[in-house]
Amino acid sequence: MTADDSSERRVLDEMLCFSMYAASRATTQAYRRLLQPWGLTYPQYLVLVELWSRGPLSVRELGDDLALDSGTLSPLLRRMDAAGILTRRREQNDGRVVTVALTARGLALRNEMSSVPAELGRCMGVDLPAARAMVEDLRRLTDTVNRANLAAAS
Amino acid sequence: MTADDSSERRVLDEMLCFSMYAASRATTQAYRRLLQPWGLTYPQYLVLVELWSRGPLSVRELGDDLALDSGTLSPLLRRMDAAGILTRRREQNDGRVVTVALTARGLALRNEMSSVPAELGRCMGVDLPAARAMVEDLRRLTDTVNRANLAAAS
DNA sequence: CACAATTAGATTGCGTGCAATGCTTTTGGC
DNA sequence: GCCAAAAGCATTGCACGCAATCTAATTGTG
Repeated sequence: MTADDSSERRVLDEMLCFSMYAASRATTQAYRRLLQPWGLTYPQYLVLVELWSRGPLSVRELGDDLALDSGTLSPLLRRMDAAGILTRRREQNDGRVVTVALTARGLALRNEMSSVPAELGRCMGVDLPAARAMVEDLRRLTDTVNRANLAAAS
Repeated sequence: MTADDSSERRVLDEMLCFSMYAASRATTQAYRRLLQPWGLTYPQYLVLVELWSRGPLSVRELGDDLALDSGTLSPLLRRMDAAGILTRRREQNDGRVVTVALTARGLALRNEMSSVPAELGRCMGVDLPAARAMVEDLRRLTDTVNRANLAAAS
C-alpha cells in the first residue's frame, strides 16, 4: 500500500461512516413523512413490521431483531401501547418476560400501510440488483464492526 | 417487472433502510469507543474534522456540511465550548452570524487523535475499492432521498 | 432446600436529531 | 428612511439510543 493509498484510506473510511450516517438520517426523514398520517416513528414502524411477520414477541426478541435494548424499547412500547397498537403482558410461566402482541388495531395497520414500502422504494431510486448489493455490503460491514466492538469490550 | 420482483422489491427496500440504520448505529458505537478517551461523541468529532480541514466556520456552514440544524448544533457547540475545544463569537459586521473557531486545545487534538481514522478503518474491514463504491452508492441514494423529501415538503 | 449467579425489563441520565417557535439582525422594495 | 421579508441562531419539546443501575424472577450449584 502506497502512502497515497494510506491517506486516501483514512479520508475514505471517515467518508464511509458519514455517508451511512447521512443516508440513515435521510431515509428516516422519508419515513417520518410517510408515517406521519399514523403518528408513528421509524423505530415504531420497525416494531410493527417485526410483529406483523413474526407474531407476538418478547421484548428481548424484539431487541435482538432490531439491535435495540430495553432502555430504548421500554418507553417506545409504552407509547405504542398507549396508542392502542399493541399490548404488553407479563408471562405467567416466566415472570421476567413481557410478551408484546398486536391489538386488532395494530393488525389492521398492516393493510392500511401496505403502500409504505413501495413509496419508500421510489424515494430511494435504487434498482433491484443495486439494492441487493448494498444490503449485502452493509450487513457484512455491520457484522465486522459489531464483532470489533464486542472484542474491544471484553 | 414480475409479481415476485415487485414483492421482493418491497422487502428489499425495507431491508436496505434497516441495513443503513443498523450500520450507522454500529459505526457510531465504534466511534463511541474510540472517542471515549477524549469524552467526545461522533457528531462532536464531525465538527472537529470540519474545523480542522476548513478552518473557522459559521454555525450555518457547519450545519450545511453535516446536514444538522441549529437545534442540534447550538447545544452541541455549547458543550464543546464548555470543554475548551472551541469558541463561539458573534460577528461584528453581521450580528446574526456566530463564527465557530478551534482553541489551541481543539487544534492540538488533531495530532492527538491522528490514529482514530485508521483504527476505525480496521473495524470496518472494507477494502479501498469497495469503500469507494459504497460511498458513491450511499451519496447517490442520500441525494435522491433528500430531493424526494424536499419535493414532498413543497 | 439455600443461595449465588444469571436473565428480563424498567428506570435514570445524557446527548443527539428535528419540528416548531421566538428573537435579533440584515436585506430588499418602495 | 421605512418596513415587511428573510436570514442566522437559540430555545423548547419530544422521541430516540445507549450506558449504568435497579428490581424481580428464574436457574444453576452445592
